[in-house]
This record gives sequence, structure tokens and C-alpha cells, in this order.
Amino acid sequence: MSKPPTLRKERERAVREELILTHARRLLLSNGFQGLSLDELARSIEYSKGTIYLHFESKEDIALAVTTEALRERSNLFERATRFQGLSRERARAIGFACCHFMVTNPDYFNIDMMMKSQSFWDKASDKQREAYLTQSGRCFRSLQQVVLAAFEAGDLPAGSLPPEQISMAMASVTVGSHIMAEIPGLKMLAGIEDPIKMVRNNQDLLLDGMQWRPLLRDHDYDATDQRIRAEIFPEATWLKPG
Amino acid sequence: MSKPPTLRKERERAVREELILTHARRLLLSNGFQGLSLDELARSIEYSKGTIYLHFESKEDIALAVTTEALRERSNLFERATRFQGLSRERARAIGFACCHFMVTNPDYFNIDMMMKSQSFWDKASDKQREAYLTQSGRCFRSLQQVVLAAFEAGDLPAGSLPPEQISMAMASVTVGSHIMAEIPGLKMLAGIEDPIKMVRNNQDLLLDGMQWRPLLRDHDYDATDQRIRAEIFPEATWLKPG
DNA sequence: AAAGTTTTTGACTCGCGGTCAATTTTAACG
DNA sequence: CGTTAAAATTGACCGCGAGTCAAAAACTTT
Repeated sequence: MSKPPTLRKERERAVREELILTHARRLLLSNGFQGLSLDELARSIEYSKGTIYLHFESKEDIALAVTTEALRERSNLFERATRFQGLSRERARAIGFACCHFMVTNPDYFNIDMMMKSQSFWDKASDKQREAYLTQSGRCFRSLQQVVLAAFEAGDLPAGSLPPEQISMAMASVTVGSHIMAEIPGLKMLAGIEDPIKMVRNNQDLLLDGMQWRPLLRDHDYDATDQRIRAEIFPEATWLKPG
Repeated sequence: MSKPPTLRKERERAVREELILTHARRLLLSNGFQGLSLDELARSIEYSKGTIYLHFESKEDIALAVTTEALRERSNLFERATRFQGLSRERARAIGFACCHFMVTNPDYFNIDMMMKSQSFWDKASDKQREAYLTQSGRCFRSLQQVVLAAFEAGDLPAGSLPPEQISMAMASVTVGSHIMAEIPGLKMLAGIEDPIKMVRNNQDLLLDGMQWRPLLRDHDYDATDQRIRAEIFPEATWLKPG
């Protein structure tokens, strides 16, 4: 009994799965979830529709997989951010920086991600994809939490004010909310928001000041911190104007 | 030429439209947007599917109309909140209170509302419904803005820190974001959030403190303010524990 | 009560997510 | 090689649901 080429088969399978996801991402971003047609996707990848279903349980499953891929990238950015050498609030700022960088790099990620939150959507995805998504979410949250805990240890956050989890949640909340508000076309006009990223970061600053996370915005040159973050951690972030 | 009964017809038409919306709301909340079937809706209202299309252009149009109805109610709450007699930050708190009250009263509103943000959805709605939605959004925003401007006039917000629109946007952002984060089942477990409303309000407080909106949280008894808000403006808000 | 007008209908189309029997490709063996 | 067994791939097919429109019903006018 010769060793069957199962390894090669597995590799080929993985390659094809990536092919599906690559094209699915493209179609998702250009047409949205509703507009993503599995017949079109099958045509794109030059395999039949049935083959797609050897990899994914449903259309929702595919979308969740695409989202998780992006989320994994995001987690990587967060982990890089936590490694910034500096004050605790500077490291928090590095995570905020990572958020914004991800936002710029994946401008349509949030639209898909928001859909995941609905129960009916979640239900139609496979356990495997759900688990993968939660794993990546956990990585993001843990990076944030790590920085918050370090801030308490350093005495940069007033002890006993709020539990660390709630501080992490507050930071995530303001970021998500700001991003959503920035995307609404009507309100952008109404409220005169010109730069979404600037709004997100302003709101993060306000929240962190509200928590008394030292040094407060007015007591430190965070523009200089941004330049260091970019130079030392995210040199690819060309959206940050130097100086 | 006798006056034809156009007025009666118009009234009947309006009644039927309301009938459609009432049943659509019920079905939307129980089955979600995907799960809303127009055949089922037609059966519910005891009219044919064709008749529904005399009132609305598409399924999306119906969902938008349902959302706008809720948003109108929300605007009413906001306008009532602005009438609270007190310090500027107390009035801001009254709006936050209104948000939470609306959240409790319409627990599934946000899920539908989030869908509206996607371009493909918005495109399929009629101009009429789009306009109505924006009108109500504007009312909400203006209530908030009014309170912010009053705060500047009273000197409760430091002049020159941020433009008033950005302050309003920040408040809206943190509220929306907190609500979304609170709804994620996995993270609720992960971060140990027990009471979503409490989280929303905590985050609002942190943001307002960060803006230096006086009196700061620690300098004032806002629990007492809440009791007054409930007593004077929202007696129907039974979710706020007294004392 | 007949003719004209408006309102209402539900059978129909069309496109899509999802399935599975049939077909093709690949591996196994003498 | 040729043959056969197993695995992989396919695309015709199904059911469902949004949206349409010719025909029927209801109503108004003369």
C-alpha cells in the first residue's frame, strides 16, 4: 500500500479555498452581501457551484470567512501595537492608531462586519467559521485588555474607578460608534465632518481623558507619539501626515 | 359635479398604510428583514401583494418606513428631553436618558436601523421614505445640538475646544457604539457586561467628562438628576430604579 | 342599467441559494 | 497497460420569494 497523495490534495484544497475567498471578497466589496451571487462566484473561480459547497455551508458562511480573514489581520495590527515602547496611554493610542490604519486599509470591512451581528446571519454560518471569528475577536480584545491592565499597574488609570473590562469595552464602543457615524453620508454633511479618521481619534481622546488616563491629552504631545508609532510600528501607514 | 369622496379615500388609504406598517413591524421584529415575506405580510393584512406595492416600492422601502416611524418616536423623546429645566449637562443627560428609554422600549430597532446604513439597502428605498428618514434624523440631531450650544453659552463647556457639531457627533457615536457592543452576545460574556443600559450611560459620562462638560460626574449628584428627569419628563420610564 | 373609471387581485416570471444523481477524474491493482 | 473501484466535480434541477401586470371586481357617472 503506497502512501496516497493526500498531502498534495489537502494543499490543493487549501489553495482553492483561498481562491474562493479572494474572489468572494472582491465580489462582496463591489456588490455587497445581497449582490453576491454564488453563480457569479462559481464563474469567477472557474469551478462549479457545487464545489463551493464542499468548502462552505452557505453564503453566510463565506461572508463570515471573508470577515474573519480581515479580522485576523486586525488582530495582528493590535498585537503589534501593544509592543510599542512607551507610556500606557501611548500604547493605548497605538491601538487606536492600529484601528484607524485598519479602517483605511479595509474601508468596507465594517459594513460586512455589522451584518454578522444579526442573529439570523450568525445562525446560518458553520460552527467552524463562528469559532474562528470568535477566536480573532478574542485576540483583539485581549490586546486591548493587556494595555488597560498595564495602565492600572503603572498607576496611569485611577484605581477603583471602573473595572478594566469596562474600560476596554468603552474604548471599543467609542471607536465602533465613531466609525459608524462617520460613514453615514447624510450626517457627514449635517455635522460638517470632513475627516472620519480625525473624528474617531478625537472621540477616543475625549473618552480617555474622561477616564483620567494619564497623561491627559493637554499634558502630553501626542502628535509626537503618533509620529513615533508610525516610525516604530506601522511604517506602512502613509495616511498619517508627518509633522 | 358633486364633490367625489376623495377625502374618504385618502383617509382609508392612510389607514391601510398604517395597517401594513403595523404588521410589517411585527413580522420584522419576529423574523428579521430576511425572514419578512411579502406573501405572509399580504396574508396578515388581508390584502393582496399587489396592494402592498401601491404603497411601497420594495421590501426595503417598507423596512425603512417602519424604522422611520420608530425614529419619529425617538425624536419626540429627544425634544421632550431638551425641555428639562436644569444645568446644561443635566439636559444632555436627559437626552442620554431618552436614548436609553427608547432602547428599552424598542429593543430591536437598532438591528433594523443598522441595515439602513448599507448603500444597497438605501438605494432600493423610495425618495419619499428616504426623505422622511432624514427629516427625523435631523430632528434628533438638532435636539442634541441645541443642548450643546446652550452649554457653550452657559460656559459649561470650554470655549474653543471643539466645534459644537463634533461634540454632538461624539455623543451620538459613543451611544451608538456602546449599544452595538452591548448587543454582541460573545463579548458580553467576555467582558462581563451585565447591564447594557448601565454601560451606555457610563460611557456617555466618561465622554462628557473628557469634554470637560461641567459639572463633572464627580462634582454633581447625577443620580438625583436622573430621578428628576424621570419624574418631570419621562414618568413612563419604569426601567430606572428609584433611589 | 349601461358605460366608463378606478381599485384590487393573484397567477406568473425571474433570479438565486442550495441539492444531488450523474459524470468525470483519479487512484489501485493485476 | 487495461480494468475497476473510489473520489472528486459538475450543472440541471428544486423551492422560495420579490416584484409585475393583465384581468377581474368594485365603484362612479350619465
